[in-house]
Amino acid sequence: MAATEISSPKRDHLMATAWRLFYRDGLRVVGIDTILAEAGVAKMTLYNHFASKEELIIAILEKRDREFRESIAARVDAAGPDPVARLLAVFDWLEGWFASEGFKGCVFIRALSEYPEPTHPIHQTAWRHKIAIQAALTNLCAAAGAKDPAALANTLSLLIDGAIVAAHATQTTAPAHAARATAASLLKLATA
Amino acid sequence: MAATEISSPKRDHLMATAWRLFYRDGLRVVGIDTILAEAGVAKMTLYNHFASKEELIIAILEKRDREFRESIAARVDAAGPDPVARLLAVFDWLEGWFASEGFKGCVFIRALSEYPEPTHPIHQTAWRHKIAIQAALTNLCAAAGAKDPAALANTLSLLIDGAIVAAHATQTTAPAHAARATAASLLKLATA
DNA sequence: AATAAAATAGACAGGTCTGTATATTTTATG
DNA sequence: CATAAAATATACAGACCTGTCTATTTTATT
Repeated sequence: MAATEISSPKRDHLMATAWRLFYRDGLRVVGIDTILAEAGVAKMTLYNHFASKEELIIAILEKRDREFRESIAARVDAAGPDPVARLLAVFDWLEGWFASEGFKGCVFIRALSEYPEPTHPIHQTAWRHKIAIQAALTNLCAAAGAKDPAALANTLSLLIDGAIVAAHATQTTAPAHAARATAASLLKLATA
Repeated sequence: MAATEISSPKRDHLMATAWRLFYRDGLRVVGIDTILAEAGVAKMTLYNHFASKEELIIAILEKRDREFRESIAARVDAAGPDPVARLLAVFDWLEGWFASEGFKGCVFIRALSEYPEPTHPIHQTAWRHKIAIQAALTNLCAAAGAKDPAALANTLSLLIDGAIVAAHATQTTAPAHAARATAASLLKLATA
């Protein structure tokens, strides 16, 4: 039976359990059996929903991509109408993320690292997320009056990814502040 | 017999082979047997030189750390006496690295991702490298007249790590240019 | 040449991994 | 209730993993 993509309780539960373990310990190091034992689900159930571990990982990454972007968008909207505040809200969101319990970096950056071959489906799925984030940033930069919004968004993306890695290793929120301050400076330069 | 740290031809050869495979495919996915087969060395020889795979990885990371910093320092010195040129030379070095054959990102960032637990010896070894790079950047920023060289170096580190991840995924040198231009702008701001 | 050190092959332990097969039981749905 | 779908337990294949052990051979050093 081919793997379905339709949502179902078992499928959702498997994805939630797998996500937790993958994020905590790593994509390669967590085995199918561990996920099944933790979820209390039979092996064939997993393989009826997902053709392979790779497909499970990709499904999780795509789900996290949606959730991530929705979460950021909510924070941006909560910042009100001022376009500068909206852009900087992204960095406030970052700070909250860095401070969250069990923060261990960005699963997408980690996926890029764990599957370093650029042609690998998991690598490509992870990078698509970064592209999508950058597109959202471009809109915010444009609204804030940046002369070259795509270029600024690109630079801010570098800053954000660097901050994520630093926050992961140091387990502090300081990188969010540094990135935020730099973003504010760069935005000022880009609109002057 | 305890693992020695003294350099020897076999030890060096093992480290070179392991480095190549680890960088190409990943730390966790490359097994001891694969390294041995590729190096043409007996298993007991490896385990006489290294107590474990973990120790082998750490030895390689520490070696790469030294080589990395020496390579950057050489490029900086080749840039001459102008302190601004010296700082920006780091980004030229980045560009050359991104363009190199088989570039797959930074093994230290990848190690942070593959061993996401901050207390893990490999994670900590990888982060020490980033700290060391930041210290060198601080010196360059100070020489270039930055008012808060440590803060600027910290920000440039974020930029650099973000650029490395982006260059890895896109397989282009563009992130080096973006980072370089941003670094020049930030330096100007920090010295004004 | 004699001795000590290093490296070798190969088997082995005990565990892990992904994915498949089978036969049974539970759960939905008409 | 009857039928179909989903999920179950369990075993299995075949490969991989790290690290150890032993007995032998090669390489250095004196």
